[in-house]
Amino acid sequence: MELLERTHIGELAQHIGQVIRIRGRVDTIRDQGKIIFIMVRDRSGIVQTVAWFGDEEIFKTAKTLTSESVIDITGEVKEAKQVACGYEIGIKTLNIDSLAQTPLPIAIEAEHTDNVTALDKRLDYRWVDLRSRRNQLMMDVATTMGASFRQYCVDNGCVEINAPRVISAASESGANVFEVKYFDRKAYLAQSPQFHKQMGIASDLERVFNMGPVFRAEKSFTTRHLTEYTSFDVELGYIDSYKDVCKYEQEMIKTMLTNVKAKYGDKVKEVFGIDIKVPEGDFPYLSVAEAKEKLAKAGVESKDTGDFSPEEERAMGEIMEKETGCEFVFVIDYPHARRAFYHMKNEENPKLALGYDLFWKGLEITTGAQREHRLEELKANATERGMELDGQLKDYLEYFEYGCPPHGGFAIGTERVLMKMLGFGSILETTYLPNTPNRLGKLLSKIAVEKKK
RNA sequence: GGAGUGGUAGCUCAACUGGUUAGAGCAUCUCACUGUCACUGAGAAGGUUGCGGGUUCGAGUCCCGUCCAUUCCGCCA
Repeated sequence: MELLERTHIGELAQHIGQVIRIRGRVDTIRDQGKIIFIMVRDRSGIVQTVAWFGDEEIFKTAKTLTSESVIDITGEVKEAKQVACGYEIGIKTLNIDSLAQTPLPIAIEAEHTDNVTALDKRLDYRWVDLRSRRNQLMMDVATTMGASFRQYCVDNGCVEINAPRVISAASESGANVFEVKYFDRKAYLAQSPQFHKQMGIASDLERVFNMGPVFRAEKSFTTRHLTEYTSFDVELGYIDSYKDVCKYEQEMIKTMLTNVKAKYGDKVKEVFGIDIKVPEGDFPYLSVAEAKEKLAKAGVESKDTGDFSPEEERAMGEIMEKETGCEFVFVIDYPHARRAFYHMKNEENPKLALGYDLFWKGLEITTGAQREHRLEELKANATERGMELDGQLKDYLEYFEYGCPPHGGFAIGTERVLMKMLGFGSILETTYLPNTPNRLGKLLSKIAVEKKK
């Protein structure tokens, strides 16, 4: 018999009365003795299929099925008033593509279950874990988020670059880089595409963006840190102020949220219980000094006048949302000494940097700034911090020797954005296969061990 | 790097001041059931209580060591 083309389960309503073919996974089996109901799901939806004892071959095969097996069914889409969606599939052929072993090593997160497996174990079996409706939706939202950021940049005059991930010198402080062997010499995994995206400005690409992995060798045990994460970086030439950068990022985020809401808003509301809000108007600005005043008024303890503790960040998010109705806030006027040396100083008050952090619901999702493009000032900033101009910085400083436009940019931690958008408690959950100080390629080593047996 | 919490069945958790054979829900397996839809009913199987040592007549429980997980802080996106 000639095989039909596959129909996605979500489109079955348009095929009532027809014989179609579906391929997907066994969700639940309800065996009634002489009639078996098999719920089959694919990425587009779920449908009830029916096997009768009269169809001996089919019935025999159906009896051997296990939950989570992969099957291939042809059958007729029939109206059925007993079923919530109004139709079901009468099975005409049933093939098992892949039989799943039982029981499953973890519980797949679903409605009506309260024994959700611990995250650590779920990550060990991530390929099973990702089958849940919640995680499928998360992956869809993540895709739309990335595509929206990218498209916004393309639509606004940016060129996409792919800065090297393996580099010869540490791009930032130097303390938190992973060292790798590069033939017979040392190399490093990039902590940020910062220097190379600035090179794009010196190359007259005018506006550039870079989406890709960055690596941080920090033993951070929190719900918001990874050793490898995906950074969305933008650098804009010919700006007048770092506020041009803020505006650009603000519009980029609003566009992304609009797209996600249009495509998945209802589902996100249903599955995560979160109403995606697209902010109206501009995100508020708040100076560090003003923020500290507000925090003091609210009785939140502060140990540092130049930066915020996580507790302060959360409190600041709540205070600002109450005052302005906006979940986002640009925090500005940080002390220059506490920021990267390549941030431009504020001429009116050289102790302050022309940079910002963007917070969403109490979490830092971005650092941005106007960069120092004037070679002498840049050298002075570096020297001020005891950095060697002839050392690792030499290549970077050369970008400014043959003329470089004024510019500024920012970097977004995409997993953090996803975490806040969907209300996850940990960034590990929003990462396909998270790497942390304690978790590195565990999945792959597990497979290697099982093959040896 | 610092501080806290935890590790008991495939999964989620119980087990009082140390005391009989370490329990439950879900999942799994077997049987029954022709309309279920979180199917139902009956039954079964499933444990080196993370690992090593110690105290005790007796340790899941107390002590020491060790490994693992997790949360918070520091650092950052």
